Amino acid sequence: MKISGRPTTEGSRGIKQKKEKLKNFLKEKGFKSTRQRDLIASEFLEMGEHVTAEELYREISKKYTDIGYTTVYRTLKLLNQSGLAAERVFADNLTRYEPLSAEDHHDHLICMKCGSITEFQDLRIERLQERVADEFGFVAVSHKMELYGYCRKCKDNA
Amino acid sequence: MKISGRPTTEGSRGIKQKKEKLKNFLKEKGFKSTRQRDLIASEFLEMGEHVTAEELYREISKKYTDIGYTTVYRTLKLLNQSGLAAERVFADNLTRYEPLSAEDHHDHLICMKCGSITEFQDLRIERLQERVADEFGFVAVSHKMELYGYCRKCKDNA
DNA sequence: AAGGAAATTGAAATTCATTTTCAATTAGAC
DNA sequence: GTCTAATTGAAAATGAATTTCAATTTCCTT
Ligand SMILES: [Mn+2]
Ligand SMILES: [Mn+2]
Ligand SMILES: [Zn+2]
Ligand SMILES: [Zn+2]
Repeated sequence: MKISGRPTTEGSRGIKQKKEKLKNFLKEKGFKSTRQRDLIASEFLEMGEHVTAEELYREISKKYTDIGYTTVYRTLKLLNQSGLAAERVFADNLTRYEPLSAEDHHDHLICMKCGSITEFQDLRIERLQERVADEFGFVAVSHKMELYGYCRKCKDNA
Repeated sequence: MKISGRPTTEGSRGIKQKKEKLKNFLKEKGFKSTRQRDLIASEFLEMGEHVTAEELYREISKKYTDIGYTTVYRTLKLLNQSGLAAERVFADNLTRYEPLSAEDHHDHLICMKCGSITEFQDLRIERLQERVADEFGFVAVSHKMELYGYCRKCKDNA
């Protein structure tokens, strides 16, 4: 097991690379690069993890009053399609997005009191999952694994 | 790993026991036993696995035209509270219910083509999950693990 | 066996995130 | 610059989940 030591805000190097990747994706697909998409992608990549469209929209609205909710929503879908963002739905049934690099896969520990989200990666579990699938003749494409409970802070003063 | 060899329809013995348990639960909580709750519980326990409120309602409507959707919905919530049903939300974001015995825990393989759901139980994975939680000082209360992909039937003629 | 308080029911209305619609605007190829 | 197709943002639509409310039913008390 390994902590996904991801920095809360990515270095601006990583962001630039990713915005480049987005541009390529758009061009490939015959989509257009727009001021809105650029600003939304920047804000998203800077904000970091597990944000809802609504949260990202509110943040962006502070700086740019002319960007609509719908465009934020649609841009997150695009970021997801391009592989730059992962879509996650936890127990509260809200769709959240987080920046994602090509290789990086991880799962989540979710605190039922404070809502904090911790990421982890465990290769042994991943291997066992693959074996379970095999035994059923099942070809696994993706999985979802979330542990719900109380984080270090919350379990004490619960 | 072990297949959860659960029969599609429970023996009527198990159903009677469970309906007894529901009655006790209702009495404990100061709730009332009604014709509707009784019929909905029976139908649910007979139908078996992973049904939505809508599906269960449609089935019940065939026999009893006077039972409303709302009551089905509310009764499923009650069955969940009483521990007789588990609430599940898979990738399609619909809330499903399945009969559940106290001890029985399992996770799911979900076919992205035909929608079939296979149940499995893997103690090695469960133990590793507990270890992951421990390493983060996290107290795990429950978890969700779903493998998405293609079942034996679908992977071939995909 | 009534009586009556409290819970339940079912239809309809509401909520709320998400998704679609559409007329006006914009990007970018030529 | 011109033109076409894509994009935008406000508003409307969607759809499952939940709440409301008046009528009905349960079941505890007499
Ligand atoms: Mn994450
Ligand atoms: Mn199941
Ligand atoms: Zn916490
Ligand atoms: Zn299948």
